[in-house]
Amino acid sequence: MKEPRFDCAVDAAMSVIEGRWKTVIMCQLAHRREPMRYNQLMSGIPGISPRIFTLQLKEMEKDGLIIRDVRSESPKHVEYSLSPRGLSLLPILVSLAEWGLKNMFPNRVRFEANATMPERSDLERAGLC
Amino acid sequence: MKEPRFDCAVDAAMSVIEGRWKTVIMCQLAHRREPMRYNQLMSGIPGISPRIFTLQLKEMEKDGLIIRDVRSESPKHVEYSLSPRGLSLLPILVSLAEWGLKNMFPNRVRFEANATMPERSDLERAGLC
DNA sequence: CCGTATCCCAGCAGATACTG
DNA sequence: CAGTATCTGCTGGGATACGG
Repeated sequence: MKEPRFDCAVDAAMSVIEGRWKTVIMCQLAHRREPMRYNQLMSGIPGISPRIFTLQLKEMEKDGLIIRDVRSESPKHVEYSLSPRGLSLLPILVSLAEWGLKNMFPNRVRFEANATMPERSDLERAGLC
Repeated sequence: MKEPRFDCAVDAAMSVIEGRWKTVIMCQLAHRREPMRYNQLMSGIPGISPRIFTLQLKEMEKDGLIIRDVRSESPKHVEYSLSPRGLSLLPILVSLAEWGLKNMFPNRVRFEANATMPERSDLERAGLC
C-alpha cells in the first residue's frame, strides 16, 4: 500500500489494516496489554522476517495505529504500543475474529445462517460506499 | 491469496475479505439489495478491469461470500447476490466504514480518542490469536 | 452478455547477512 | 537491541483484445 485509498469509507479502512501481518501485530499488542519491544513482539509472530516486520511497523506508525517510543539509545530500547486510534479498532478486530471462528472453523462453532440485510439507512450513515 | 490462512481467527477472516475490490463489491450488493448482473455490478465500480473483477468474484464465491446464479444461457444471464455468510459480514463492514469515516476523513467527523482496551476475556473468547 | 486469453509489471513478501 | 542492506521471487493487479 503506498497511499490509503479514499474512494469509500470501508475501502479506506481496509487500506490501512491490509498487510500480511498488521492484524496479527495488533492482536499481539492487544493480548499483552502493555508496550512491547521489537524482538519481544517479533518473536511472538512465527514466520515473519525482520525486514517485513519493520515495514509493517513503519506503515502502522504512519497510519497512526501504533506508537513507537524510543526509550534509550545504546543499548537501544524501543517500545511499541497501540495508539488510541489502534485501540479503537480492536472491537472491530474482535468482531472479525468471531466471524472467522464461525465461518472459517466450522468444526468448532456451527455456522449461523440467519443473518439479515441491514437497513439501507444504516449502510448510508456509515458511508458504506 | 491462494488458500485462506488459519493461524488465528482474525487472520483467517482477513484472508477472505482482503483483495483490492472485495469489500467494494460487497458494498455494491448491499446497497442495491438485490441480485445484480455482471456488467451492472462492474459498471458500479469505476477502475476495475474485467479480468480482476472475475477473479475477485470467483474467490468470493469459493469462500462463500456471494452466490453466482446462472439464470439462462444465450443470451447468458448471470446474477450475483450476497450469501447468508456474506450478509453476516455486513455489520462488520459497517463498523469498518464508521471507523474509516472517523479516522481517515477527519475533516468530516472529529476523531474520538477515548477508546479503551477491551477485556482480555473478550479477546480470548473471540479467538483473537 | 459474460466472461477468457494474453501479456505485463509494480510492489509485497521472504531469506540471509550485516551494523550503529 | 533494533533494525538495514541486498538480492530475489511471486502474485495480485492492470490493459486490452478476443470468444462462446
